[in-house]
Amino acid sequence: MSIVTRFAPSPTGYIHIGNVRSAIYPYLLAKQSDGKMILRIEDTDRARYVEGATELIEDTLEWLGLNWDEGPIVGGTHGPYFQSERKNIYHEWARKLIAAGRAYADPTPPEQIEAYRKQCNEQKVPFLYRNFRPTDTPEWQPGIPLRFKAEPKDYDWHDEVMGDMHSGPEVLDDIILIKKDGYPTYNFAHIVDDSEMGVTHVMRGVEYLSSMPNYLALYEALGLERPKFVSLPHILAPQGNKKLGKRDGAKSVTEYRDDGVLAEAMLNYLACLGWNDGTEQEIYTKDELIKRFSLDRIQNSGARYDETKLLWMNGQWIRRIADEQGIDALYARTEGFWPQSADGASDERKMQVLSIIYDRLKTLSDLRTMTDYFFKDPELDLDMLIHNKYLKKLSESELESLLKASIAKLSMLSTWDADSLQSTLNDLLGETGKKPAELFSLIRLALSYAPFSPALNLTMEVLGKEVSLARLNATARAI
RNA sequence: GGUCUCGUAGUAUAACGGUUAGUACAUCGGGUUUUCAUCCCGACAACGCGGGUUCGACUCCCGCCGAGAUCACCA
Repeated sequence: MSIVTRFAPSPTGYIHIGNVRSAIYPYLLAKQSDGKMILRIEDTDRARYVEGATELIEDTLEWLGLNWDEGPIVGGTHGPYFQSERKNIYHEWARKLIAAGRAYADPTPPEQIEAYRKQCNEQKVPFLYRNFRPTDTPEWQPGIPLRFKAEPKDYDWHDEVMGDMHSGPEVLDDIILIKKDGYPTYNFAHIVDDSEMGVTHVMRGVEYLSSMPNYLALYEALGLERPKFVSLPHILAPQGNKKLGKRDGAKSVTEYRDDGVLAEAMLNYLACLGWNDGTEQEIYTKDELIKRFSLDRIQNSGARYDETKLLWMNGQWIRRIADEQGIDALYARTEGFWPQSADGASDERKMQVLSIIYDRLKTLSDLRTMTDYFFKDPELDLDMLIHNKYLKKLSESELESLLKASIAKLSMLSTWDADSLQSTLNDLLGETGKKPAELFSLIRLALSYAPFSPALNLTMEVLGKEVSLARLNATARAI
């Protein structure tokens, strides 16, 4: 039997890092066995529906490379894939339940239900609706909610992550199947859909674990076969012990894309948050994840989200792509991340800059702040020069003569490449008798006025002879 | 409150009865003739508590404590 998984978000907003994992794991599981992943949009709550949220979800999945085999856009043989379009299917199943005496229309007004609940709270007994089941129930018709008629009993089941589970009769209740607006509740709809769509592995957050007995009762009453259940532990917010949510500032997944995080790094980090293959490997490609993934190695406790590690991993991926696929492969990802000053620069030029700066990037957007001086002359900041840790011991006239000596020597250089520059720089060191920290800091700052930059010879090579000398002269004049 | 789940360094994790409890991020120190980073080397740092079982327990059992989830006409 081949594996069918699904990702079934409700279109209420963007997907954030706290909840993408329930898309990643189903994808990995399906792909590793040549199965399929279905995308189903659970839009039965019309009040919370957000226009455009479906597109946001699709965009996120596409960016991460989590391609679904059935669902919106791609279609499939089990559609429709929007629950709002499957109303008649739910109603059909609901009628079977009514016919079997396992569901009833509930005319009880909400205020009355609220009163029951309050009464139970005051008496400190658990509120179970089945204890207040109405005696005469009308025929089910639009405008009246439909409830399940629970039969209290024990249930045993296996959860692929949590292990063998058991529940007593006290947790079974008459849950609502169809709301008064005619739309099904999640509790009912997902069971019908998963079954109709042939889903073999139901993966979702642990928050659904406590509802499992009611779902099991429903599978039974509906005469449906149970799929395998996989409860995914929460991702915790950086602070506190709460599950990571939007109010903890959980950013949307695509926001990281806009901040220069690579999809590879994002997928890698998230997949390994709460899962490992038992080896000490840290960096995984998508294909490796697909190959190595296994349900039994999903952690059963919550994992805290650590952005620092994500960024570290992103740096690893930036270097990996450049080193393994070439600098042009990395360059292809950098569009939109360059400083404004690079607007008119050629691809060749930008790629040159990238090739000497990429090993300092944590995110692609670092390019914006780290490469400005390659594309336009920096503003002279003599204070930065004079107060520099290594230069503050030197007098201004010393700085000036040092600069002049450097200019004289460098301007004689006929081949302006990294190696020649390095040996010229070394000669200069000998002639002036200065420490590398002093001479090099001076030249580096005069060229860039940036807090940091690549190796001096590489910076000069990319800057070119003319620009380099002009900048040194500008500083020499200003001192 | 009822029911359920979880508990190894600051963080993510390895270990599946016998190890000086391993690795990575972070932090701190050092090296790679300037800076920042990469890379390399090193340091700091953990089995929640208490009982059992056992020759031996992070590992198995029980209790406690702590954390979380859930008790909607939301998903």
